[in-house]
Amino acid sequence: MPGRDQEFSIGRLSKYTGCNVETIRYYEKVGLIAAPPRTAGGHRVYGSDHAKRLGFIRRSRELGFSLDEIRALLGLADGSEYNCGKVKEITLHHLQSVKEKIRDLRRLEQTLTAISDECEGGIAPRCPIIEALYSTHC
Amino acid sequence: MPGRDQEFSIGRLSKYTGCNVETIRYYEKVGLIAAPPRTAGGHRVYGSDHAKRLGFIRRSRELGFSLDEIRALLGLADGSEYNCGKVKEITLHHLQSVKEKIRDLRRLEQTLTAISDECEGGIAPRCPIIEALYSTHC
DNA sequence: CTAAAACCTGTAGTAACTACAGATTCAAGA
DNA sequence: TCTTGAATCTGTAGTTACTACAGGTTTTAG
Repeated sequence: MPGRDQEFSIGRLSKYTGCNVETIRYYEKVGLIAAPPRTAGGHRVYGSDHAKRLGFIRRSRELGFSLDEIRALLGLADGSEYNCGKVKEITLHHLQSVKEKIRDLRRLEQTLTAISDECEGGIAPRCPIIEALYSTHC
Repeated sequence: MPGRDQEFSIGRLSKYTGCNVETIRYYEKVGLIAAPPRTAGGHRVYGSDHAKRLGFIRRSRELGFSLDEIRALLGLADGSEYNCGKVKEITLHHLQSVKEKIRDLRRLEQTLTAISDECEGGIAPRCPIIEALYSTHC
């Protein structure tokens, strides 16, 4: 198991978490992670707590949460007892918007498939795709 | 049928096409639509050709084409004979990326559903969602 | 000890708009 | 004709979540 007092330069943390260096600095700037201690020369030194938090952020981003949502989740996670209800609320809200996006994209897929099926390609005096795009309504 | 010499103020064009006023000016700035003639006082005056083109842009945006893709489509549509093959290529490429997005979102939906199903809500000493977000891998 | 790699800050760019501020012009009613 | 309120004008800054420099300093490996 990895020691809990491990130290990371920003580059090592980047490799460890998969966030890139600029992104880590960006997260510090916008207040998602705390400013870490520095070396005498001014280089950031992170501990395993930072790594854990950054992992959380990264995983949440992969699941499509916005930084604001992640901020809220982290705020809840930081509390002494988790407010599970709130966490679930944020998650379900996000899930809802994912479902909506899927619905929209499905409709899009159908329309795009339909209009491109009409087109035979090549050079033609008229193109059904262009005409479909010019026509006012679906 | 609507007269082909109709004139539109930017506000009327906005209502007619569903693009809002700032967006129309923005499209002019980035070169998607031509700068229209002006009144003596400097207000834009659009014709039905502008309305048609803006309708094309709007419909393409609804179908998720990027402005760069739309620029390309318009370039092709402007040609004396449509290069149907090119148009189809752009469309199929876009369709492909829509399909990919759907796949990604479906995976997301599953994961989010799974982790939120674990959670009973309320105030608890530990929250399965938070724990899932902290855990390193899927 | 030296040279290259890593790191630092700060700014600007990305996509596709939206939202002002502050000034001018237009349209309709009295 | 005058007035007033709505519409329009230009230009800039803000949005999201980063990424990409430039120009300088520090660290580290040989």
